[in-house]
Amino acid sequence: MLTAMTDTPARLLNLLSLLQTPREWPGSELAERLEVSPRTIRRDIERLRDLGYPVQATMGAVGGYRLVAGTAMPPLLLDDEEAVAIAVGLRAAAGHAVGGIEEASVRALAKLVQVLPSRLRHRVSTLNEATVPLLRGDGPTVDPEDLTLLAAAISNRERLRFGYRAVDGAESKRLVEPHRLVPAGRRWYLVAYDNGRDDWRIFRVDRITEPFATGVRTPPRELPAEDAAAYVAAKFSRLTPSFRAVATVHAPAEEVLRRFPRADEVLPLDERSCRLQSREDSLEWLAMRLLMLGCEFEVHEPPELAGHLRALGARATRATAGGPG
Amino acid sequence: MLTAMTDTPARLLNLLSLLQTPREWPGSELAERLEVSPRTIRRDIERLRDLGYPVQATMGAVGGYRLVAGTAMPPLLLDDEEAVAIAVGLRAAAGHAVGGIEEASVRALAKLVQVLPSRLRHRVSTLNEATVPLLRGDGPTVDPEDLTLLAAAISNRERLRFGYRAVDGAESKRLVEPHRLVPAGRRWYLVAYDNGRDDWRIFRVDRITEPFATGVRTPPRELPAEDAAAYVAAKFSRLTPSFRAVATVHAPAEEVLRRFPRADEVLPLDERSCRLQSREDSLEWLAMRLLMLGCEFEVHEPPELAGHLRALGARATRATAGGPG
DNA sequence: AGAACGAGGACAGGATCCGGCCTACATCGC
DNA sequence: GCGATGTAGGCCGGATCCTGTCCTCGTTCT
Repeated sequence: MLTAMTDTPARLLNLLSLLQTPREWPGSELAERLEVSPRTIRRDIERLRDLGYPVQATMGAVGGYRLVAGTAMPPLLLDDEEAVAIAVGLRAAAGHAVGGIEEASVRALAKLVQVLPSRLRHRVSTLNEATVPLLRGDGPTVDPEDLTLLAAAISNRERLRFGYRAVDGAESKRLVEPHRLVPAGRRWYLVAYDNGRDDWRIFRVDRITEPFATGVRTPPRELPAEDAAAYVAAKFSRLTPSFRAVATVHAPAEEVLRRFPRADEVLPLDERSCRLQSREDSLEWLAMRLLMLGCEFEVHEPPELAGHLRALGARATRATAGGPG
Repeated sequence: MLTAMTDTPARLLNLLSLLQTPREWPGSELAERLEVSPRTIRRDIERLRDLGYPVQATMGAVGGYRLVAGTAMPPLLLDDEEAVAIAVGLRAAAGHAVGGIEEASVRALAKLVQVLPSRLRHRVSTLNEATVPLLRGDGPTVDPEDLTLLAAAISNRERLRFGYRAVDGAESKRLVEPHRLVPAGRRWYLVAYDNGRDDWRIFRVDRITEPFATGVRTPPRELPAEDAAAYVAAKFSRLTPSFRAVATVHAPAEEVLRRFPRADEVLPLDERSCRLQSREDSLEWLAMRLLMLGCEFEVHEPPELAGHLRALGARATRATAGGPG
């Protein structure tokens, strides 16, 4: 990693890095690598333990040290490839809907890209371009890059400048104090105090263009609501277009539940079929997911979903018409 | 984070953690938090810089310190939620095919789970269960949990015990010295020295059951090949079922390339259409991806792909037949 | 112009760190 | 059971480094 190791703190950091490898290190080997006496290694290990890092030692002839799970996260020391892998994985996780950790994903990503060396940064962006295409049923997708910028601005309490495209298409320039990011389904909302309007506003992140952190720090401002998520929910619960789909699926309920973990309801009808209720903000996306189940199903509601499926079916059939068959 | 801060190395670690927050810290505030004089803080900052961590300072009245991108990855200090988010994201990235960083993903994941506190561990597994279902066109999927176990055993040089289900369905018990994990398409292979057979073997990870690290460490063994990936490629190039698909897509070549970054070839035919050649190990999966393009296309080869598409189209049409329309 | 902040030199006293030596204990292979 | 090899940790002397308190200087914002 780093060059010479004449410094105690540097050595401790390095030791932590070595111990993080999922292998076991004999003290003598550590001493050699860090160029200190074995006695010093023992003292360093003791120090790490005092600091709360759970260094486990296996006694005996083939013993050694290793870092095990403790009560707190130790600092992760990653090599280049691992850092890139994490950045790419996080970007994917932050963009798509995953459980309820979207916001934490974005925070972690912001933390990582802040310190990511530039030579790795362009590797990440290259890989990201190769990663996006899989899903995204339709509609505007949020750019994880923007998300991390917003997240960084929030925790840095920096004022933010961006262009905003309203629902009617009108463009406007905004200067805001960002307060919180709120994920909702496959959408993201930014809760911020709009310095131009002198009031709190909610912005859909996919409508934000060219966000730019001004670098100007502002004192924290109190949101007139208990929770940013609640604030967004109260304002937007009726505005988000959302469809309730109902379908009968000819597969065991548990199988369907495994593939639709966020379904509103999966009612078993009999051993081999069930009724599925799901809510998605994109019908195309929903149609695709039903088709991906790989089993027979019938759509009951809404009629638009049936329309989408018919279109998909027709397209698939057309695609084979000109073939050599 | 940690309690008292009377120790220099501990203070430096803590300082690094504070600086990692994407906000800016005035020296005075750091001095207060770490309970040392501002002069010492300045000295600590200087040390971090000597160690290679690029601490940036903004001069002037509202100045402060922050950690920026440098040439090496600093140790990442994550809070609980961020750690969980990374674990979940990595698991997803390791399971699906992402660029060429599958192996690094697994390594990073192994590193992380090794030190992940147990209270977070079960949160991760809960979230993982809700994450899997999206894609997986067909066929057996590799369990990322197994992958991390194998990766850990490899870097720890620990002997491994597992059950293996051969192609013909025969079950066998194996005791091996794991050497390397090789991702190939959406499959994973384990290159290992089989202690029972006294020879090198290649195992498909999705056929491995109940892997178990024995804890017995073995000296490294030399693979009779230059590279594990090459070794696998040489043995398996003809065994992996792989189809070359050819289709005409009515969309600009660049658009298609964006969604099929791993396509063998995308030849523009005219402004609005192109010829796509792609190789996938699952025709169902390929059919789905073509359909997800959201534009018209015609399949030329292979006939089986056309068959799959016809089946999909028929299923989609049937799904709408019983509806209220 | 003044305030707030980072950068850094000089210095003296004291804390810390290191290596070497010792003993005690656990584990594995023979 | 014995020896080899590993961790665990006490003690000590000497070298090193670290800290707080001065100080000055350059930068930036108000």
